[in-house]
Amino acid sequence: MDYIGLSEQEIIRREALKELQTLGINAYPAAEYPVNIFSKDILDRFDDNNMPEHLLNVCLAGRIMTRRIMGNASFAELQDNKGRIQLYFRRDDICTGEDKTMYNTVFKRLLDIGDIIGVKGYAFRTQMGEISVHVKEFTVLSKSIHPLPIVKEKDGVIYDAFSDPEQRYRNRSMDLIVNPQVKSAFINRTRLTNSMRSFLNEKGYLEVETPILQPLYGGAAARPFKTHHNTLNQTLYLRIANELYLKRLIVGGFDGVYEFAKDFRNEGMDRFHNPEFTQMELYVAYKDYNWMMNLVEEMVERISIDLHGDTKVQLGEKIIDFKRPWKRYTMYEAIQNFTGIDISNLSENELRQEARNLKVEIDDSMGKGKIIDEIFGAYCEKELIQPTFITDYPIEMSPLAKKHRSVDGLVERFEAICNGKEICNAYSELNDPIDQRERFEQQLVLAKRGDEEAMMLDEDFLKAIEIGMPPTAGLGIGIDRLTMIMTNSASIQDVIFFPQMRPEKKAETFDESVFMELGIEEVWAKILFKAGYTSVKMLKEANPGKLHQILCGWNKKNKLGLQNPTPDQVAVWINS
RNA sequence: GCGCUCGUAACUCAGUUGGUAGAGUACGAAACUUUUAAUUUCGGAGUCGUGAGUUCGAAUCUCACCGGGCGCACCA
Repeated sequence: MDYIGLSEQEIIRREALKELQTLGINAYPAAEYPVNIFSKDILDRFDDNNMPEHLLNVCLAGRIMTRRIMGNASFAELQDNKGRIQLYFRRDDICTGEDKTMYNTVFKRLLDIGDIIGVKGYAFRTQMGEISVHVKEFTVLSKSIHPLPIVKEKDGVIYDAFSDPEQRYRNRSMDLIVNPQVKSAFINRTRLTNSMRSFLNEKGYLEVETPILQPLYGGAAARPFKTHHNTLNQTLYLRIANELYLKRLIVGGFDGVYEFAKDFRNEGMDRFHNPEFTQMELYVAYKDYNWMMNLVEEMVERISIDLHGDTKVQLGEKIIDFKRPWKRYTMYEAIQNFTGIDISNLSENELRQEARNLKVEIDDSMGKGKIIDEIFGAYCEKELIQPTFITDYPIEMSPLAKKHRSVDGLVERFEAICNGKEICNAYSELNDPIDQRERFEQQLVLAKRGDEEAMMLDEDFLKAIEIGMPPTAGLGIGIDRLTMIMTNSASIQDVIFFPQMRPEKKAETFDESVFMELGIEEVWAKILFKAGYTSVKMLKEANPGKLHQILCGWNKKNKLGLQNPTPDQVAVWINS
């Protein structure tokens, strides 16, 4: 076995693995292990007065998380899918005959924190009062040769938590093992989508799947990821939204469709943005945006109750209350409320002046809608902590939304803002094909001016709504954002299992083959690299005597047990 | 992309005006048959992110680079 580059603890564990093998123990057995209970079930069902029969013969499996060895008796904590339970091992129970190897050697010396074992025994309560399993027999199910971070806890206080975000995100498996609150946030993410899904299914809407690889990207304003299909010899984009496909299904006669969609946007990353993220989009025929607002309130309130049993959710220092009805502002009302300025009757020039007075950064390319949006973003959005609907947006920013039924220049659109961030976006969908074509054409003008996020004209989509799309309400709700709020998470990385990270750069291009080409054995070539000789040039300049010493030192220090090279040999390498 | 900040043992962290790299846990050896952050004794463990520079001497000061976090910009 090649131990170069391993830490002391990793070497010790590999040695333990070898020793298990020489004892005839397969550390990675193939057979099913007949688990009949989880840790939590034992703790829940334990009854001192009336012990359930099945707790007298339990079989469970999991990971060893702590060990307290006291001579011929030991305690360990076993962590399984549902929690932890203390195990009690006694030498003479594990080893009923004369041979005490299973306890003295296998359990005490060759097992480690992190190993996965199965145990059979019975539930009991210790003198200290802790419900435990008295182990009669254990089986090694998987030897861990990589040490886990050690997290200790007493009276609810966590000591030495594994907390470095970089390590946690790069090594999520480890994070999930040692940080139970991380696991619980992800369980809540799934409970959230389950709750939303059953809400929508109960209403009779159909969950569907639409293309992720799209020849034209649309449905939102964002820069896409671009890829290529070889057989078709065609550019394809990863979707930035699925809106245009779901609407085609509405045209096709499905009156309610939804999709939990992974979308991809090639833009900045921060604690609210990951390049791939999840949106739930829903389209319901014959409804409008007022109806959709009611649905969003009802759905999110229900999710909160399903997850927390309450409409109130703790988020950092704040309490968010999802109880219906939520506050509703038109965008103009919101701006008036937070700036004191009524912009509803201003001309573009007057608006521009007000924006300057408010010190909102604007430039000449911005139209009226964009300026209003900038003012809203600067003065209103971050103030909206409790869930709030903002309605009636300027038409320029919303090429897929229907014109407002009574106010010129606006569309029937709303967003829900919560904790200063958008959590959903919805419209009365534009179903007038002539209007829709004109709006796309306006987008093309923007694109020609260099707006990278202007929408493309999607002829197939237009053809579909030309057939006739019923009046429809549409919704996109950010699942990651909503999960952050519902799980009290400060970063999107805490609700996505494997957030995007920059690749770790290797320390150097580790390639010992250049030394092997000089006739140096592979092991020694690797050691040369580890010792800092990373090029043939460095090797050529080395002092043969010193290098010989270094290599022999490595061998001894790391207990590699290799035959040391002779000084002559080393000199030959250097001079070859 | 910009600004601030961080990177030391497997994990969490100290490390003073620049002077032989430390602690707790973990790991190894020993004791201990109901402990629970077990305890007691002893021991080993490090490319101080990487590379240059200043210096007799750098974990420490300077610069560049790599990676992370936070903020800004971008992302309606």
